[in-house]
Amino acid sequence: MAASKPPEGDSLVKRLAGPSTGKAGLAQDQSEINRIIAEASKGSKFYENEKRKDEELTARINRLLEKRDSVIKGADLARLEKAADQILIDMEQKRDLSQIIVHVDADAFYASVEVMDNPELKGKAFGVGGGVLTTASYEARKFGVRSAMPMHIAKKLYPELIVVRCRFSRYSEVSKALMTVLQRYDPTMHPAGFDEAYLNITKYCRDHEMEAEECVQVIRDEVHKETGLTISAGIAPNKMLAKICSDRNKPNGQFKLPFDRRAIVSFMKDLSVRKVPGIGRVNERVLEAIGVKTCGDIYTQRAVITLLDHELGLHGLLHAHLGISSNVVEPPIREARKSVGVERTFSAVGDSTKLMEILENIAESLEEDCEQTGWAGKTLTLKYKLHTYEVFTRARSLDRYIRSKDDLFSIGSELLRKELPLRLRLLGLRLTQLKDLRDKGEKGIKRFFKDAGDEPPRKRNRLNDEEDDFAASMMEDDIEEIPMDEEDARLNGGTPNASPNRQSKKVSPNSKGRPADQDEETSDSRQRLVCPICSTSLLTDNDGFNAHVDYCLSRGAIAELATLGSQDDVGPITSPKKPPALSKSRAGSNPFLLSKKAK
DNA sequence: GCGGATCAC
DNA sequence: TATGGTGATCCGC
Repeated sequence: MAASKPPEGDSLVKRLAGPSTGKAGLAQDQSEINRIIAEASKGSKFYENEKRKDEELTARINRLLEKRDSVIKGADLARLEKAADQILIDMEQKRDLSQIIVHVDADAFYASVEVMDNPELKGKAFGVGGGVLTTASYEARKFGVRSAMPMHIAKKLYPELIVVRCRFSRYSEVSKALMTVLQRYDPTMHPAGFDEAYLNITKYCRDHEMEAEECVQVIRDEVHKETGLTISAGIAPNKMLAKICSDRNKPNGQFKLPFDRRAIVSFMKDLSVRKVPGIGRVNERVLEAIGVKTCGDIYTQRAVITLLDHELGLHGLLHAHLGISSNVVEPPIREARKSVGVERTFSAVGDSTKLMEILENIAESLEEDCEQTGWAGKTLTLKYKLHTYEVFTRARSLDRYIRSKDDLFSIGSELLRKELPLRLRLLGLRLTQLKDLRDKGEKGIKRFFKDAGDEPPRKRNRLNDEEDDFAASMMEDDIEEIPMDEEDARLNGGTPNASPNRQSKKVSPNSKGRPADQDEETSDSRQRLVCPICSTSLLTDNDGFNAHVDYCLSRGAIAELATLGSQDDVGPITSPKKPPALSKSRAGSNPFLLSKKAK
């Protein structure tokens, strides 16, 4: 596999003619799209940086393989497999299939909202965003336009592309309406960003004598009726599986995984490890190097993974293979916040005075955020990105909590001053070691009792030895507000909802549990298509196909360029100063998480 | 505690 | 025409 590069289908200069036409046409168009993206990226500093990172990763993988070869000598593989099998047995015994977890995901959320507010956009190829697209309508995706794509490349792919500016406050409104509906089915529902949420509908189904699928259908109908959104949903015994399942019949569909151990393991078997939350592009490559592309491969390679436990995280992978993760759904907890920061990108600046001005503005923004959210911090971290895209951070811990612009700027500028001169394209400040300014004295106590009265949200059943879910998600202005007290009101000064991007995060598992994805192996009303980039045969619907191609394009274009390795002129990028000692050999900066090993 | 790296959305 | 912003975690030092 890894049919890395088909003979470069240059011959297929089909142009992106009628994307709207059949799939066959689509495939060839995608090859051309890939070429266009590669062409537009080549020679840019961004590309050079991507190439550098790719080479570093390759070196890291080679070191890992060397270690494997070295350590595998004299190893008793049969014994290692047995040990892994025992761990699997233990994990299996703790598997909990008693909870009905649902992950709902709005389809092309921003684009859907824009269409609702402006019906003229319906059926049109348009993107949402500014210099970089945040979302692309389904029609635009057919031209290769996708989220996170720079505008200038999107325009090359489709010059007539309609661009709509982001309206976060509007998305926030619709998101709130969505969450309000979902909360009726699970008061402890956990929003995961503007357009996603986890629910535990076990109780609701029991109280209303409903089947899970029936219940979810009702939820989806109700959401559509009340918000105009179409959502997709996954139903499974834990969060990882539910998330994977919600993607299965997207858009506007739902999928329930059998609550059966064997069915689940079977489901995971052909699932790409990339679908497992927490396994990104880097770890995907690392795993592929040791022969693990699917969750089923994890079992096959369990001996080697055991040998490389430290680098790969045996437990997390074994959980993925079994399809086991946390099934605890709890609302976000304010106290869980760990940092607050502001960063800004700008066209390269080398003038120190100018940089200081930018930093001052950032300090001001951060002060505003601190006031609005009610946090102060003890450690300030400066982040800067050179015009070459290399990123660095410099931190300083204090003996007091700060949040005023003056403090932020005086300390931040001190950190920056020591690095100058620099030519930068981004500056940022972040506070950590936070103190909750709203949680003073009795107020905190009162809140505690208030919650206790409701019913202990804790579910504490099931297994996960790692319990994740800390819910970092803030969206405090959008979801379930903690009652404000006088101080809050003062701090907020009536500001509605400032900065855009205020979503927060979520689910992020910690170490272990993650879902996996499936790949198109199931049959249904799907079609069999061949991805023009990776040549994989896919049995999926149009959306699944697009998603797959999106992925191949995003990685493929850059990877291809890196391979072709055309050293370009690049020119004199003189950066005032090379940053501090950088990357040493960065040995195995370890991929996975893996908490303790409970072996 | 600090800095780098990875990940999610 | 020049590839985002916010937040979290893990690891090695």
